[in-house]
Amino acid sequence: MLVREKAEPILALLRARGGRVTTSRRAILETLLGVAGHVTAEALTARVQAVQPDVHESTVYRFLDELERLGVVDHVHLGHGPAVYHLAADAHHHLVCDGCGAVEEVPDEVFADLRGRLQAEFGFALQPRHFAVTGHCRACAMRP
Amino acid sequence: MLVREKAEPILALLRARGGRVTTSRRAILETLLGVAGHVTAEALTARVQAVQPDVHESTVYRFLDELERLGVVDHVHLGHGPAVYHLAADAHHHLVCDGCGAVEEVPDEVFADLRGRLQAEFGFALQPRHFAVTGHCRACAMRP
DNA sequence: GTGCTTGCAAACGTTTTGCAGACTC
DNA sequence: GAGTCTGCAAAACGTTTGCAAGCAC
Repeated sequence: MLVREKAEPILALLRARGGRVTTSRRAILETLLGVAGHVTAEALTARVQAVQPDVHESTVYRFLDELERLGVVDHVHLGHGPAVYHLAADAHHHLVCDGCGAVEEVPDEVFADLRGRLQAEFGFALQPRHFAVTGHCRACAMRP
Repeated sequence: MLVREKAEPILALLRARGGRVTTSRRAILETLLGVAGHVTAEALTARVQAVQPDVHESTVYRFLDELERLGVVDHVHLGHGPAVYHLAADAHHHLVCDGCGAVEEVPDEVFADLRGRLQAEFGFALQPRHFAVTGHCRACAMRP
């Protein structure tokens, strides 16, 4: 299984930092690697519990935190609901529609000019983390 | 007082929409108009209560909601804490430092290119509302 | 008088925490 | 064996809601 292979180097990194590899953690990580795009902590917990019913939501939160510290995942606030988590390697930004809540992913490259400008004018290093851009999608812009 | 003058047209708009003008609402609005920049609902409540101790936080939330519907204020999520409210007329964006939490305001104009590009490529109409940009400020970028 | 608005208290949804036992290394 | 991680329950946080009384119009 591809997911299992992808998990190994991450678990190795975790161990190298003094962390422990448990069955819960393995299940959480492999589930996360198998998810395309975003998941909320709640949705991820549900998926993990389909395999290991005793894994608690707080364990998922704690391990996602750890994975974030390791630089493996990021979490993003898309709006008023729960945060979503995604692999850090999959760097992208989010267009969130104020009208219908639709989320569109856009490549990091779209923000290259803005990044350069913020760096030059404000000394600010733009990071893909936590970044959500709101506005109105094509459909919602039509109905005023 | 300047604040009282600025409040009148807003209260008139409120009345025109079928809303009622109460002492609580007047106090909340005048306090908000007297605040430069952002306030959290909690901070605004505290300031209002300095004048009218019986105004409850839930009343502040409800009225801020109403003001938002009237287009007078916007609220922005800067990070993990509470949302901040500001006058809609004062349109700007926020650079939030992931390291130290510092917030810098930048004029809307900085995002003009991005706006054009998102419109052209994605049909997405960028709005200043809810918009927070994270990264690292000059100081935090130095210490790696 | 109609019906919007209020204070209060209690609930909400998401996330964090304190604990004692279980587990990895 | 030392120290990390777990499930559980309970708290924390910011915000919303249901209610009966109060007030603006």
